[in-house]
Amino acid sequence: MATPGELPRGPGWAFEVKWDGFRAIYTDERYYGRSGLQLSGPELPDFGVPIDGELVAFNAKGLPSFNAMQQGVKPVFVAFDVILPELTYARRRELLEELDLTISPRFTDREATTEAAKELGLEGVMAKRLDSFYRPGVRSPDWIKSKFFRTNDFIIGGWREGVRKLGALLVGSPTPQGLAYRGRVGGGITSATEAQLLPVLKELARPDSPFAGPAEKGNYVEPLLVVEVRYGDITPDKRLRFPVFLRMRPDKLPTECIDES
DNA sequence: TTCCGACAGTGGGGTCGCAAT
DNA sequence: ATTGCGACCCCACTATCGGAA
Repeated sequence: MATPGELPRGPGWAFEVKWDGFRAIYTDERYYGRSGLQLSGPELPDFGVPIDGELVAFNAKGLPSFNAMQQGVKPVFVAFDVILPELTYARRRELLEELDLTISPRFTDREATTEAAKELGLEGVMAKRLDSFYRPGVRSPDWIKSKFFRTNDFIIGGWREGVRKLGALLVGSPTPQGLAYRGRVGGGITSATEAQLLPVLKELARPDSPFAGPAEKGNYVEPLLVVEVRYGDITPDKRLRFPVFLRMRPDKLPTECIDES
């Protein structure tokens, strides 16, 4: 498993594209997910060694797409490692590249890899230390993942209770048709922000949804507060994927929010 | 004594299947 | 027939606790 962080510089590192699919280990002609459960994937011969990789679906443009995966497109198994804990990454890659299967290409130029990955709209870049060993199940600093994130300002239209009193915010973007629902934001809310924000939300409470069109059930508020959210992507349903609360933007008006979907 | 890493717990989108409404 | 829940897949983050420094 990789540690999130900034990509390291200098020699001794190889760079790979971050594949957005299901992580899987291929062994004995079967695929296994991270929880050990069996996954379905393309039929391949037995290579005699467990292979680490990702089941990746490609969209009509030929680009890797998690959405395509979820819509049932048959995935390709993209291999990036062989599981031989006594060998270094460099040595393992040599063995892997002799096998007849789809292999995740590796690069040496940090900037070029990052630029190309961004250009293609991929999820991020992985850096792997050449002289590191395969360590199953642990989050290792020998593998670094750097993801491309986006941030935007959204209007708070309500909130949901969970285990916390402020479980998640319901957020939206202004559109010509009104306030469009964009999803829930629960990650990144600390007990401090909860204590600070909840009284304000209760002040602004209203019985009906401020969203135009379908939206999550919850406690609704007047759409006056602006929040900055970091997210990984926007789904086909125009919901935020991997949303994280960053901070309130009391300096911004709802009318200043821009719909990026 | 302080700091850090591992872990459990809480939150997200989406899918599926099942059960209650 | 609709709705809600929990189990999966993909995750990010917070809070806590024990061991290392």
